[in-house]
Amino acid sequence: MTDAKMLADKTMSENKNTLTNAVHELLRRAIIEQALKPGMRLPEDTVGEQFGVSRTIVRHALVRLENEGLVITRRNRGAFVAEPSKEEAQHVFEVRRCLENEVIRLLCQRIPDSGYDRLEAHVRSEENVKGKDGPVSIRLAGEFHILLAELTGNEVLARYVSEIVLRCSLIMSLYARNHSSDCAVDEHSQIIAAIRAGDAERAIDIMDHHLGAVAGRAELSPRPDSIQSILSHYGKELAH
Amino acid sequence: MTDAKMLADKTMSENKNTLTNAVHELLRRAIIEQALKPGMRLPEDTVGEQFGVSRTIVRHALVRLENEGLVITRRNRGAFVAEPSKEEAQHVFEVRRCLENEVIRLLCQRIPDSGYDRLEAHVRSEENVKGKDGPVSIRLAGEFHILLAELTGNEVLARYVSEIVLRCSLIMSLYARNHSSDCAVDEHSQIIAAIRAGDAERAIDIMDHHLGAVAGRAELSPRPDSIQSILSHYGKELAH
DNA sequence: TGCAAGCAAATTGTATCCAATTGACGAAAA
DNA sequence: TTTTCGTCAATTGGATACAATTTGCTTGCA
Repeated sequence: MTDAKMLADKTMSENKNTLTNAVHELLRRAIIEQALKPGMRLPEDTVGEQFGVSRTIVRHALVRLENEGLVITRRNRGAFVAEPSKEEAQHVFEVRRCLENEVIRLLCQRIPDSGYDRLEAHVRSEENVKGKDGPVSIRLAGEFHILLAELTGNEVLARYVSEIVLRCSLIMSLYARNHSSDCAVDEHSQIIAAIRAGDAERAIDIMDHHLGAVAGRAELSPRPDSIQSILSHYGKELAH
Repeated sequence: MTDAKMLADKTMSENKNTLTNAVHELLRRAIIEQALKPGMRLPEDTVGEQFGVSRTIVRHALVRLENEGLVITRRNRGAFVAEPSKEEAQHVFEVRRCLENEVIRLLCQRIPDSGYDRLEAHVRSEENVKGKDGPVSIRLAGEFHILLAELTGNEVLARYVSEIVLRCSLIMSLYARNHSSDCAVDEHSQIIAAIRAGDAERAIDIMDHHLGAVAGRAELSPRPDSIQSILSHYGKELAH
């Protein structure tokens, strides 16, 4: 109730559609940070009364989340947190690599003055939570890539990268063994260095390797601790 | 009224959310085919009573269209058919080239058996309307690229390409001088040939050139006959 | 005549209400 | 015991009603 209203007030100035946006944002974060686990149901009125808004609002937010691939809806059945199949996961990673390579290519051509500062600041904040395994680090890792995309100045590209990175975060939470990959933070620094050197070739190589490693971790079997997501996988078959 | 209901029945079997989907599809086509011109207002209840559905449905459809970049909404002001600026247009084309190059790369690796048949059938249908300048040819030209993306089997990629091609269609309708570009159809054939030869390098070159030509036509000044879109550009500044 | 304040019309933002569909449970028959 | 059919609860699909905000116009005043 107050949650949504407060976030609404905060985002009101910079955005619009306050309540819908607020719920949308709230749900998205909850999904990425695994508060809402893949396969979990999202009944409209439950979510609505949780946030103190009407179903109408939740409904709109769910429509958006479905467009973003973070939830799926089944007719007259409701919305669920998406459980990307391994095939879909691979597709997502394929597109991600394609888009991020373009990001790198563009950044090597031109990067705003404040770019390096912002990137390095972000890496520092990543290092601060390096020890802790968990949702925060996975979110920050994603935001690094989103920041890269935003620095290109191409808003369309940035929006797609943002979307696809979020989907990757969801996928990682399903399949990856450990998100707290110290190497990832290190690789982020390497990427910055390569861009700074203007060496597009090498930067893309690093990014490819970086994403490959990320995708590689996702190639493994589902995480041992997310029993329910495994069960819901089977359940998806049983319950039609 | 009957329009939406009929299309709803048609798409009901293969999709879900019948009415919303129907209105969404209807509006999208109307925009691409320039029945609804850029800058035009889309009041919820007007559209709703036109199709015989309630504002709720229209609203959902508009939310989706906004996500797709085909309409923009301003708080308490309503929805408008998007009028991409030239800068945004360039961004869109940039992303499009990136994605379509990936499509080509994938198709050169693997293409389903029925692929060539479907592509050639499409080119034939393009040739059928070659003479006529107008919305149909612009739509078909876009659908060729969407078909290419679908043949990759990567649904995520196909969805993004589809979205971006539609935006390009809108952009072309705003800026391009003549859509009936005989060369385009010819280049489509060349692309098929290059893929068939498995020559990824050459196929990408052709595609690059093809998209470059498309983007080039869009680089020109707004079409002379779309006075209102020019005025609305200025109006965008005047009306706050 | 020009500007400002205020009022009215229109349109969106949100909530609530009714109908339709689905899934589950249970009972009855094979 | 198993399978099938029917009823019921739960949840979404869609429409309508109400509130809030914006816009444009009118009116009054300098």
